[in-house]
Amino acid sequence: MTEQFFTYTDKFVNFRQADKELLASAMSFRHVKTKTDLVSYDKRTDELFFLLKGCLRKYYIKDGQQITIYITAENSFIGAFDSFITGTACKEIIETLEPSELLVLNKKDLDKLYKDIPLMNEFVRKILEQTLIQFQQALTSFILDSPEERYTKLLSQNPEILQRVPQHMLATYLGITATSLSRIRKRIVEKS
Amino acid sequence: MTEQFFTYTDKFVNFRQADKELLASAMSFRHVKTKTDLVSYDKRTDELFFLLKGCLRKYYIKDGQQITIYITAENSFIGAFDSFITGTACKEIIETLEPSELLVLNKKDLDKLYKDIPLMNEFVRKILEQTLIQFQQALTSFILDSPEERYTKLLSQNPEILQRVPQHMLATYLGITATSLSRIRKRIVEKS
DNA sequence: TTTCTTTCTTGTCTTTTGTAAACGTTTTTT
DNA sequence: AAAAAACGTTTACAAAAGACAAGAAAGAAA
Repeated sequence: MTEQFFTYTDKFVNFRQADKELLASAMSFRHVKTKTDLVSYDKRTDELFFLLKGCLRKYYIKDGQQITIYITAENSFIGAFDSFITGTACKEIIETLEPSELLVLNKKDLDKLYKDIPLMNEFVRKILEQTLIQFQQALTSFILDSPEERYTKLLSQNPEILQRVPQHMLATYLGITATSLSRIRKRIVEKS
Repeated sequence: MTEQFFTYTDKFVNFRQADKELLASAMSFRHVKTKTDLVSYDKRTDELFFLLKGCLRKYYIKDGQQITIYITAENSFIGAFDSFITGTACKEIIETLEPSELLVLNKKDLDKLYKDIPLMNEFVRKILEQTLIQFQQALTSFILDSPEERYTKLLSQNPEILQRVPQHMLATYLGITATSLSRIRKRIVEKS
């Protein structure tokens, strides 16, 4: 169960066995079914999640509409970082899109790990560096690319996700309406 | 000169005097005039910049057009993180918009600081956390808000920058054309 | 299976944006 | 001071996206 997690950590730093045991005992396993909220609107969250299996999305509600801003699958951390770090109530919702298996890390436990494991800061620093690069690319794509280009990029870079997530969620994730995505797809088919 | 930098670092961690001296000696001061490229297209970069004074932007070239993707002023780190971290050639350009004063940190020197200063990983981790929150907010704004809303948000959150940066650069930064921004501004004036 | 819900597509109409070019103004350079 | 470059706005037209509603298709639940 935690082997999968340490396959992930090994890409960043070489934790010693004692470190891994500390880490493993700090994280708790959680099995949740589809459509479960991991983080709720207007509440504080003190949990980070490592997704072992399944699929999650993060979304906002704007004018009564659900707008998906992030989608992720296996082997990644997710959380409402803003609320987690600053302690403020969070405006986003994180929910499962499939039955999912998670490792949950509590903020207090994380703070303890920073003290007890010397490599912990370096580990998180490296994860954040990777995450930042990804966010930078996503942000750049919004400025640089048209919705159609963003869709075709998603198609080529992450084809798997298209089978796991309903199109209307992908649409808002791309910054457009479901109607518009449907038309873009039609346009692409007609071209080929 | 470095006092200003340590006023910044103090917000994150309490470096000891010896640490600060190591840091100070690793960073070099650079004075550059307007329109100087700090990072160039298709070249690798091994430098990070802390902006003491002035204003910078990061931009891409798409279809011969300059598209600004980031603008920042005093007291922040900037760099082509992607190229800096992964060692690949970078597709963006960073240039000064005003005569600027910088502290420059080299990748090799940074790696040395990670070894010599125990708090260094924690310091960078905390900066990255803040940066990630900012990027997340920017990205969310692109998905959630209309160009007009993004402009009015920028207006209220960072009015100073409007006086320092030409409007056509702000336009692309907002993901729209200069023409469109001009129309949005007109629309806003007519409303009030 | 049958029903119910969710998802996807299509049509019409309106609004917004992009493109390209022109024009006046301001700023910078020589 | 004169010339050149950069900047901001406007116009006309084309392309794309949003809103809204209707209906088909697919999937889940009873």
